[in-house]
Amino acid sequence: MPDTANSTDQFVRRELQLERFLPYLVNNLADRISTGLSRIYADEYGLSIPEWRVIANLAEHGVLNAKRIVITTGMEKSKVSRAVKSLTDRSLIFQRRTENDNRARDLALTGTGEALYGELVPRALAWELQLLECLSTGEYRDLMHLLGKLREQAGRI
Amino acid sequence: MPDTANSTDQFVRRELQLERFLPYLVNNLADRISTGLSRIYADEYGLSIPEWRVIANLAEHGVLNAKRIVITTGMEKSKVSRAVKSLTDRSLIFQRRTENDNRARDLALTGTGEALYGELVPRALAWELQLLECLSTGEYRDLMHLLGKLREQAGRI
DNA sequence: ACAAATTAGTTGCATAATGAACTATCTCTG
DNA sequence: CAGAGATAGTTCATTATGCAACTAATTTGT
Repeated sequence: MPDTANSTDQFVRRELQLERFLPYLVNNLADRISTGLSRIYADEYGLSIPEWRVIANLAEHGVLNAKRIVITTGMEKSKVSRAVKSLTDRSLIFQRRTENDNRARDLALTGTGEALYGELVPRALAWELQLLECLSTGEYRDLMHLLGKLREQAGRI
Repeated sequence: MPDTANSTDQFVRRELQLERFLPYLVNNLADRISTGLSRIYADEYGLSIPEWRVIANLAEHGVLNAKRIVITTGMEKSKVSRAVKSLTDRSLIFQRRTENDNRARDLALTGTGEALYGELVPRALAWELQLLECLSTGEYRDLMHLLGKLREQAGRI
């Protein structure tokens, strides 16, 4: 319960400063980051954010169905559905029957998909590193910690 | 230059973990925050994010023209233009001639706009405070500091 | 002073995001 | 085992976005 946020001492401030308003700051940062990173995966590889996320999840966790991707990423299921369709059409992932359930399908990267992922990862990490260059090791640790806490709290509200 | 990011010791990691990938984390958090806050300004007041931002800027800085809002918020000028049109149509802001420049127009909140803002602010701040409840005063200070640094760096890249 | 370049803001268009409604399959309960 | 409800995934209709092209007004350089 920070008293320095938009509050003074123990009294909540009645004014709002956009430059100190967390939702604004986080949104703004997310925007800049998306725009920057999209120069890699969108411009050079023709991937949308949802597509990239589906690929990253499959690369990281192996075989998954769409529902699981929805749960772990928090994306809309329609978003995932479209991404899956598009990636399948481009043969970056493939689908196969799930045992005991004909509604769902198992998804996995194809060879091409894995190759693309293998190309993309170092570039994405390099970009992230460039961004993180402005932080010390300690600051980075703090950041991860804070983001984790906020994410959890935002999920609760 | 943190060595704990997606790197180990001084060597950059070759794998990517989405859960530790800053762009993913920030985007995800921004998403959750937007969704939560929009329950206030969208559902209850019928405002879009751009509209809300225009209002907040005018409330904070008084008379502004669209260009200035574009600069200070980093929004697309078409986004601002549309928000301004919609807010004018709803009589939440008004436009008047700018002295010495017939291209631009000065924008300001109407009484209704100010009233709406006055209603909205306490609720927005209350929501922010709920989110910040998970942080100590020190953590909040750190967060603001880190977000500032990252924002600047993201602008450079 | 006047053509060229800038600037403020708008609009058109193609693409993307969103949420609700829908299909098909599966599970649970009596 | 039938029917109600839940679940996986798709699609439709509406709205939002981003970019570039455009208008109109202003500034600059010569």
